[in-house]
Amino acid sequence: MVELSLGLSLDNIFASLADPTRRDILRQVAIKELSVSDIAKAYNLTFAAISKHLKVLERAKLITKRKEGREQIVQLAPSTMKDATEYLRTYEKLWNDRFDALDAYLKTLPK
Amino acid sequence: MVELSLGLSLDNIFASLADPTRRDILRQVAIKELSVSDIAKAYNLTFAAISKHLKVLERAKLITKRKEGREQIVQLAPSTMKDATEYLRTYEKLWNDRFDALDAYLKTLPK
DNA sequence: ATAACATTCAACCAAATGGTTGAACTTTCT
DNA sequence: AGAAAGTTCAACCATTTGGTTGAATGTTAT
Repeated sequence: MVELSLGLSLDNIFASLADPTRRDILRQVAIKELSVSDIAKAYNLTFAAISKHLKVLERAKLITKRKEGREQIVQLAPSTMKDATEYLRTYEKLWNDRFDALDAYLKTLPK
Repeated sequence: MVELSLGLSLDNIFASLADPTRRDILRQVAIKELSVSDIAKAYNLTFAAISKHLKVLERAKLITKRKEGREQIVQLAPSTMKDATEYLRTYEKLWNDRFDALDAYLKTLPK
């Protein structure tokens, strides 16, 4: 388990993002805070299944929950996703170098 | 399984990135092409385990292999990682909006 | 031909994942 | 107080994952 500064782990972040339901939940709460049942309504899954998905997202610190009366309100934790982007960005230069090399090579080929 | 344009799936890409060994393999081959045994030497794992990791990366189209004599040379497939970055970038605006909102709120607080 | 090297395949195992159902708990409404 | 709403917990199940070992395959060197 590779850990980042604040106890964040890329393992957990990417594992969370590997599931389409969870990506979609993130998309939803990125637009607007929602209660657990708001979220559950949108999917053909049991309440418990959604609850589990949220726990995965919470462990990865991609969302936070706060209690409001009998409801749990889910909201995006934007800083964590930034870490994932930053990780990928680190490699961008290398990818771009590869593309440039390919490009240069192609130019050496006979027309 | 959510599919992107070229048969790429974010499911597979992110699942691949969720493992530290695989992230490290990507890091290595991003710098320089390596044979399977070059890679295996760097980890305290059996050859077969590495072979499996490579199959996961191949399925996600993050690497490609080509045969050279009795060796398999592993090389980065940069375009796929770009898709993952692009996905995360899509949400960046939303995250930034959240940060801006928080920032504005903090300014309303008494000093 | 035979040995050595590079890699994969098959069978197995333990742990994790994504789902279910049903009971339990807390908060609100009447 | 009792019912309903919102959510979680526990137990279970099937599948996937990350690892192992040992045999099998293809390639190169002697």
